[in-house]
Amino acid sequence: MTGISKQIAELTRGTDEVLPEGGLKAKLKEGRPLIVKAGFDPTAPDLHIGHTVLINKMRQFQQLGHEVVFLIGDFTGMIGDPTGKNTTRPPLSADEIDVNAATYQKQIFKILDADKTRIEFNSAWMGKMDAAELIKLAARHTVARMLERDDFNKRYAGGQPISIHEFLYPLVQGYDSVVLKADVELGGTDQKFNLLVGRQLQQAFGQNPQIVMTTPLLEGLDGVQKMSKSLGNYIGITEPPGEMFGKIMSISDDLMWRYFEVLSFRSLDDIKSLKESVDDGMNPRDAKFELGQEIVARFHSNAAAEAAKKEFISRFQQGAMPDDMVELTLKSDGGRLGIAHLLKGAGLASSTSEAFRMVKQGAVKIDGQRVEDRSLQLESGTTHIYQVGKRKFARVTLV
RNA sequence: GGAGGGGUACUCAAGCGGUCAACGAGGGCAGACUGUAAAUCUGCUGGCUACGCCUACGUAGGUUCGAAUCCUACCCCCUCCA
Repeated sequence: MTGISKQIAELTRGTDEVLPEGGLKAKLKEGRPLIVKAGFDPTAPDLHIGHTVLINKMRQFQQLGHEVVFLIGDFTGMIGDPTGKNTTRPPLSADEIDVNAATYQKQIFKILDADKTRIEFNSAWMGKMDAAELIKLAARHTVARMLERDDFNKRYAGGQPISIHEFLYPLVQGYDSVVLKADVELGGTDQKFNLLVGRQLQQAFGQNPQIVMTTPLLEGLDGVQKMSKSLGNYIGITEPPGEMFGKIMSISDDLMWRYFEVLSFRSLDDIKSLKESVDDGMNPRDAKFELGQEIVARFHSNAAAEAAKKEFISRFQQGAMPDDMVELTLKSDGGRLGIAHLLKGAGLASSTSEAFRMVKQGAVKIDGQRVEDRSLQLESGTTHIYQVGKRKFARVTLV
């Protein structure tokens, strides 16, 4: 095992907070594998790279020989995390949870070592808890402490409603730490309060409380709002290499450095020198290439990363058509087909109205030639490459 | 249980009898400029069998030549008092 101070340097990189300060050191000094817990809500099985900031951290612990517990909050999922929101979610069925959990595992094992990862469902213990026990658990915490939490506090002060069951969420999550005897719990910064409740409950149950480590929420591709699927500013970790690479390339330069910091496995020194090169005149685009390749390689392969980069260069720097575009055949309407219908049929426009709009705005090209006439008819028996905007292509044969 | 406020397009938010497919902002898309950046400028942003037609302003009816706008009932959300 490497030296403790070195471990700490590794483990705290990219984290937002480690509480209590110095607590991690004391735990590591015990010289045993620590139980490192991270909980996941089973409602959103499609992970994006923002989630991987946390998973990367789990991986680091794992590589240092600690026991990583991937906790699926199937029971808490029934409550719905009230953090930062005011909406309740519909409960998931057992089948849905199974499917989601399986998807989760498939995805996280691109980063974590499957053999070394312990997977738990909190319904295993929460499902058995009866009302009496739940009330006992609830007695371990006070309303005043719940109201210390910023979002509860604001809602309370502002006269906004807070449902009783929302108070149970942090309690249940904290109780998970008691059951697992967690030494460390990882979570996003928005989870800080919940994680701290875990400490408090562990103490109440006579355990040495866990260390709380929070990781920042990653900004989405827009660089402003947090990455989320619903905002559409995300990179899914199951996306094809070309998509992934392209999305990395489309982020702003400032955001690139942020991504390097929390997503790259490169050392901080390495990143620093790369940044110096850019300051000295290296094209930031080339630094972005490196980031893109690293990310694609992680979720696909080195070969895929190399191919994605080449593809990117040929398509966008040299203006070439993509090699592997969608090919399809469409049926004409009595020997011909209007451009709008063709674009819609090829999936390049979501409606004929949109297709007309695209033509009007000069976004449509056939074999590289801009289409000006929105009433253009295509003859059957022809094959052309149709393009809408910069990114959507299809080779369509009309029959 | 009582009193009041409100439900408008992806979101926020105008409109309160016709000229409203619905102001404005954000977002998104497209064009120019580029490094498929960012910033900026411009345009578009319900659908269709497209110079016209259809569907849309919580739901269902009604009054009108004509309603997102008026009336009735219902559903939902929020606040305050108990």
